[in-house]
Parts: sequence; C-alpha cells; structure tokens
Amino acid sequence: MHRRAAPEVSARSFRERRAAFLRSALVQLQRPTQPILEPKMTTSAFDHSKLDGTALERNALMRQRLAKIDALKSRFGVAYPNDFAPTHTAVEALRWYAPGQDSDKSSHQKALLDNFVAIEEGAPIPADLAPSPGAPVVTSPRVRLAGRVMAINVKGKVAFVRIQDRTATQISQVRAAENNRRALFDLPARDTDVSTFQLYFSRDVDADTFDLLFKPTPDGAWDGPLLDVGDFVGGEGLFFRTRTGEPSLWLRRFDNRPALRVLTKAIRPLPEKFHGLSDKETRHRQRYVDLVVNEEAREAFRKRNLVLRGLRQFFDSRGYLEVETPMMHPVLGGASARPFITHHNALNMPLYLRIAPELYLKRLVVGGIERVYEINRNFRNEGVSLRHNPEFTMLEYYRAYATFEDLMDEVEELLRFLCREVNGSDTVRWGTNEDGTPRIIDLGKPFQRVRIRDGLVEWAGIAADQLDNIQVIRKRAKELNIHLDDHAELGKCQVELFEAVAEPHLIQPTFVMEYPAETSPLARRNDLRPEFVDRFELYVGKIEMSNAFSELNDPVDQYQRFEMQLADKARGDQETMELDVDYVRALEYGLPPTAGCGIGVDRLVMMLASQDSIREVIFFPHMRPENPVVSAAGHDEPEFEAV
RNA sequence: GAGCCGGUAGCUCAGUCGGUAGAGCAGCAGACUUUUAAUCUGUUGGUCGAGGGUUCGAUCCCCUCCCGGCUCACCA
Repeated sequence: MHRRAAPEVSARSFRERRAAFLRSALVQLQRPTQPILEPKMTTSAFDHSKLDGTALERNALMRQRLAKIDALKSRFGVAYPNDFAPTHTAVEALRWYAPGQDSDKSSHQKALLDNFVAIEEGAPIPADLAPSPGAPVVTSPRVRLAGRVMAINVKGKVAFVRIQDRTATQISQVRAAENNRRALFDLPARDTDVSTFQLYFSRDVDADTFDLLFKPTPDGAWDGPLLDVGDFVGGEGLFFRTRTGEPSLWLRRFDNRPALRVLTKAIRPLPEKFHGLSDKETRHRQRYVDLVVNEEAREAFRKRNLVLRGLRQFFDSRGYLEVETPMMHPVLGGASARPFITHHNALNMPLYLRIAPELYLKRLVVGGIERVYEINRNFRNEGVSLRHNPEFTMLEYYRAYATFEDLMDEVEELLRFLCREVNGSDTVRWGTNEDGTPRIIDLGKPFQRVRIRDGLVEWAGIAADQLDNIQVIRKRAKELNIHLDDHAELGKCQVELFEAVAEPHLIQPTFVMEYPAETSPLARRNDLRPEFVDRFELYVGKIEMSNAFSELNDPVDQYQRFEMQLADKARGDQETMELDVDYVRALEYGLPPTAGCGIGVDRLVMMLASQDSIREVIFFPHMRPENPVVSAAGHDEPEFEAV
C-alpha cells in the first residue's frame, strides 16, 4: 500500500534487490542440503567442517562445534548415535530419593555423604572403589539417564553435568519436596537449576571419556573439550548424593561402555545461563530455545495443556460429544468478522477459513447430537495485539433443552473447575491493578451480572428514559471521548458505549446481559421483550472471555435476520454474515430449544496461566517473516507487488 | 493503519556530544577429586538491523526501508 506511493525508481530497485537476494538464497540453501539428500551418502561420510561459507549462519562458536562433531565421529565412528535407551526420566530419578520409595533409603542419609561406596544392587563391593575400609555402602539400580546438557562444572578431576529432559517442568515441582528433604541434611534449599538432574563424573572411572569431553585432547579435527552446554548426552551410573546433598548419578562404566556419551551435538550455543533469553522476538520466533531455557514458558504451556484436558474432562463427563467440523467454509457465517479467503484449485472456488464453527455445530444438534462441543482453530483477518492472534483456539458448545441462563451457571462451574485443575485454587493472579499491585481474579465467588441498560444508566449517566434515543447516546459518547461507528444503529451504539464505560467495572468475572437483537443475528429473542436477545457475554480482566445465547431456532426469523445482514453488507459493512441457505434448511427440520456458548481458549489460558499476552500461550504466534520468503515452488521471479 | 520506543559479540547489556567499540556470561588455554550463577589466572571473538546521504572520516547526525515492543484503532 505505502509502497505504491514510493517513487517508481526506488520501488523497482527494491524489487530487483529482493529478487536477486532470493535467487542467491535459493542457490545457497540448496548447496548444503544436497549431500544429505544423496542416498549413497551416509552421515559418517559427511564432512561437517565443510559447511562453512553457506547461506547458513556460521559464527566462530558454531564452526568450533562443527569441528567437534567431526572429532566425535572420528573417535566413535558415528556422529549422531541412536542406540541409547534411558531407564529413568529426570523426575523419576529425583523421586527415587523420596522417603518410602526405596527400602535402602536410610543408607543415603547424612552419615554417608562424605565417605561411602555406591554399588550396583546385588553386586559385590569392588575393592578399588572403596575410598576407605569400612565405609558405608549404598546400593542403587543401574541407571541410564539422557537429556540436554544445561550446565557443566569441571573441577579438576571431577565434572558435574546437569541435564534436562522432557520432565523439566515436573522436576521443578518435585524439587520443592526435595528441598524440604534437604533439611534432613542441614543443607540450604536450592532454587537454581531446578529443572535439571545432576550427573557426577569422576575421572578415575573413565579417564579416556573424561579427557575427551572435558579436557583438551589433541585428537584430529578438534583438540579442545568436546562437550558443550546444549548437547544431548546419555550417561550410565548409580544413584548417590554428593557432599552437598544433591541427588546425583555417579557415572560408571558398565560392560566397557563409555560412562557418558554425546548423543546429539548442538551446533548453536544456548543463551547464557543466568540472564537467559529475554528478547521477546527471539522467544516467539525460536520457541524451541525459549522452551529449553525458560521455566516460565514451559509452565505456561503446561497450564495450557491442563486447561485443554480440563475442558475435555468437564464436557465429556456431562455427556457432550466432541466433534470436528469444517475449517474451510464455502459460506461465511457464525460470527461478525473479516475472513481469510483461499481458493480451491480443482473445484475452482473460493473458500473462507472459518471465523466460527457455530452454524455447523447447530446442524449437528439438528442431527440429534444434543450435547456437542468443538475445540479448534478460528481465523480472523483482523488486527494483531496482546489479545488477538490471526488464528486462535475457540471452544464452542451447544446444549439442547437449555437456556442461556443455564449456560451462565455451567460456564461459572467450568471456570471454577479449570482454575482448580490448573492452579489448585479458586483464585488466580492476573495482571496488575491501577496501583501496581497484583490483581487477583476470584473465580470462587458467584459471578457478577450486569444489564447493558443498567450499566449505561449507572456508568454513562444516561437517563433511563433516554436509553433508546440514539442522539442522546451519541452525544454522551462524544462527551466521554468515545468513538462510535458512524453507520452504527441504536443497538450497536448502546453496546459500544456500554463496553467503553463498563470496562473498569469488568475486572472480576461479570456476565453482561440484555443485548439488543440487531447485534445478535443468531440469538433467540426474549419472549417478553423481543427487542432483546437471550444472550450474555462473560468479561474477566476487562476482556471478553465468552459469548453465549439461547439459539434462534425459528427458521423464518433466522431467514429474515440473514437478510438484514445482507442489507448491512450492501451498505459496506465488511463484517457481516452471508445467507446460509442450507443452515436455514437445517432449522426447517427442527432445532430443539438449545443454548450455545463460545469461549476463547487462548484468553482463558492467559488468565489461568497469569499471562498478559496471547503470544505467551500460543507456541508459534503469528509474526512477520524474518527474511523474504523463499517460495517452495521455486519461482525465481517472486512477485512483491503490494496489493 | 497511526504514534512512541528499540535493534551493538553466541546470550544479557554498557558506550561513543562524529575519529571503525567495551563488560559479564559462553568459548579457548592453565590450576583445582563433591560443584551447583563454582572459583582463580590468561585470552579469542563484532559489516554496531539494511540501504542511501552529509562529512576528510558515520556505529553515532539526516533520510528511506526491514523487524520487534508498547499505546491506539478494528476485533474475540
């Protein structure tokens, strides 16, 4: 758009530069991958040091590590072995030390910390391992642990290697119990490296491997230590506690195998251990790094998983059927939003990425699935913000023979249930108050309920008998410096003004009710006052969390409301629905009295995981590409014409 | 789409009122047989986001662009 306005010459040179860059990038990107794709090539024949000077970024540290791979390969014959099977996870290893888990636990008490022998269960005591005669003996199973190296401490002829595996988040929690247990040893609690388990490597156990991994060893391609933070390793040994009481694996040689092996060498270094990775752009673009180094990131996504499991548990237990309906819609409907449009080549037809599953789910209720829910992605072609991602996860559920008031109770129960599942509490800290103190959301108390008209009277100061006077509404909005859409009719003005003035009052969970009918084309009119619909929205922390209503099941009314939407569209409103003839036909077969509810799952997770940004609860939030996109089809004349 | 702020070593950050840059950590070399942000000694490492302009000279000043953050608008 803005490029159009740029001078013709600079626009052309820009295109040419981009095209030239892409051509070279394509050529360069192909270069390093070809040897790997060649079927006759094996990894052992691949010279990693030759990867220099390609399109891939290569700094000094990375070149160094590529050379280390070749050194490992020349030593072991394989650069990337895949024959190490761990017996325990890190959390299982830590739990082995818990009281009552093992009959021999008493022997791991304080008395043996300084002077003891660790032996394999059932094996004789090897004389050469006894530090001194008569030292206490502890037994341990033979254990193999694998994980990513998060810290290396070499202290003379011993080394400590901390590894992290898939149980990183769990182990952080188990550490709390372990810290309590450390009191038994009169040791201070540890609060660093809580997600790792420690390997202890004494040089006298396996001097060759020790020197190879931790000491400079003139050995072909690289003569420095071969182990780096970030590598994946596998180690074999016996459980014991170090002098400082840290549960650790004493690496040993069994059957002449190395005590510690590099399973995957990391070419790129991990972020520095103390400050870690804090740049949000990198954290979101390279989520894999974020997850490795940031406990809070792992925790947020663990909670996301708990929310998803909790949702399914809640609805499954109440007889709802989970379904999947189309994500590509030939007809736009179910919400008011601008869509993404794509095209089906073989059928030569446009398709919309769905903005809501609503109309399909209600078709299923017509089909007899009286309780139904779907958790899936919606796509809306709108702005990106702390609360909006172009694709977001939506829960919608429908329940026959229920009203929107029944759903209010159910949603309240749902949120309370989820909060307990995720946080073990009815309250959650989310955001900050005006005065900077942590804001506590209380899902334990009954949710507040407020009618739009009451809110307008109370918070916008509009006289009760002037609520339907659009001039008064607009004038008041102007006074309060609140922007209303110029074409908006009365109902929309009321809702917009309400949302603006009510915001400060919508921090604790609040149901907003009595929406004007014209703002809700799919909702059932109130029986007594048909200008309203039986609908609520749930607000928490000033943002909309949920939207629900008793469903309109009168096909004649529905058809007319679709026609009103078409009229809006004709006037230029881009966020209206289309006339879905088949949906009306479905209603003609009979939709039982039904209430339905949509819940923004990402926002729900934000709240329950105490996150202020939706990007913290979506693994790969939408971001602009870092570099010009190289087309998979290999077009070497890419088009950059701005649309 | 608009405004403000930012992009400096692998990471976290200083800095230069214009004379091509520093620290900590990581890396490398040395010491250390129970460390845990290990410690101690020495040391390598940078197209200062990209392009253009002003200038004897630009990482710094000016312009344009790219990417991000925050606020606003649209929206859930």
